[in-house]
Parts: sequence; C-alpha cells; structure tokens
Amino acid sequence: MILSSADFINNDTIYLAQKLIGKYVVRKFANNTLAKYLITEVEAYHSMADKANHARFGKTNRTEVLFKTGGRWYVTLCYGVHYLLNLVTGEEGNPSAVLIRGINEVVGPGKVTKLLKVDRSFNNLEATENNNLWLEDHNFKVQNITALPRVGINYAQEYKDKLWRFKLNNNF
DNA sequence: GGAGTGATGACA
DNA sequence: GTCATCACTCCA
Repeated sequence: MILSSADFINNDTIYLAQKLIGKYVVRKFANNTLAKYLITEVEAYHSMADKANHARFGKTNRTEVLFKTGGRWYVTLCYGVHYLLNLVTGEEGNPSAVLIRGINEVVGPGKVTKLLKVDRSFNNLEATENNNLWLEDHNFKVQNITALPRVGINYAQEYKDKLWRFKLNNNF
C-alpha cells in the first residue's frame, strides 16, 4: 500500500515518527529499477520550540519547506559532505519533520542518502511515485521500538535529552 | 581521536 | 561582506 501525503499531515510528530518505523521507503532509480528499504531508525524534529529543529530561527529560504504541509522531502547538506533525508510532517505553518537515519542494515543518515542516491534535487518534492521516492506500508510487524536521545544536538539545551529518536528493535 | 567540507544564519 | 556553527563519516 502506497502512503500518500495525507498520511503525514499530523501535528503529533512523535507519533508519526514511531509510525514510520517498519514502513518502506521506495526509490526508483534512473534505470527504472526499484529498491525498497525498511525504515529502522528515525528522529523527530518537532515544532519551532525544539531547539534542534532547523526551523528554530523561523522561516528562511532553507527551512521554508518545513513550514509546508506534510508529505514532502526536506533534504539538506550537512557539514558540506552528507545529505540528510527528512520527511516533512504536520500542517501548514507547523515546522516539523522526521529524519530518516537508518534503513535495513544501513544506519547513519549520510549513508541512507548515499544508498538511495538522494541529493538536494529532492528537496521540496512530494513523496509520490512521480518523484521517484515514496513510502509504502507492507504490514511489517514491528515487535519493539526503542526510544533514544537524538544524535549530534548537544547545543539544543533542554531538548537534547528528549527521547525523540526511535529505533526498530526486531530480531532479524 | 581528528579532519574535511560547504550551506546557513548572525552580525556589521 | 566576514565569522562561527553544524541533525556526519571516514581514516587513523
């Protein structure tokens, strides 16, 4: 079952992040081959109050897409080297997103985009088949989800210890 | 443990 | 315009 934008328009980012665990991200490459990857690790970036959220400074050219309605991709270059793939969630004006950190056995946001061959051209695109990158639900049975603190956000003060990183804990 | 890398926002 | 900062990965 293909998930549509409407499935990601929900202001409860934490809830959506957990729901994304066990779903599949599907990539259609230039040569028309399909690749499906199980989402195993995500982080939630929730609202402007979240000091780890890129949108914490307000709306700018970079973060504009975060303020739009859910179901889009937010791709950003980090440290000049790695692309990070986020799914925008929430309603218009509520800057929230879920960072996809791990798929199948590949864990690490930079590795995810490398494997998926995702770059900034996907930024602001909707997660649909037409854009060659979308999400599907194949009724994967999630046994257990572990909540962890997020990574690399020591500057986020009281938000750095929030357990907004979720990891699939199934025994493969 | 440490460097590389470049977009971004803050400030002048 | 400059400057510091950063949601990471790789190679020691």
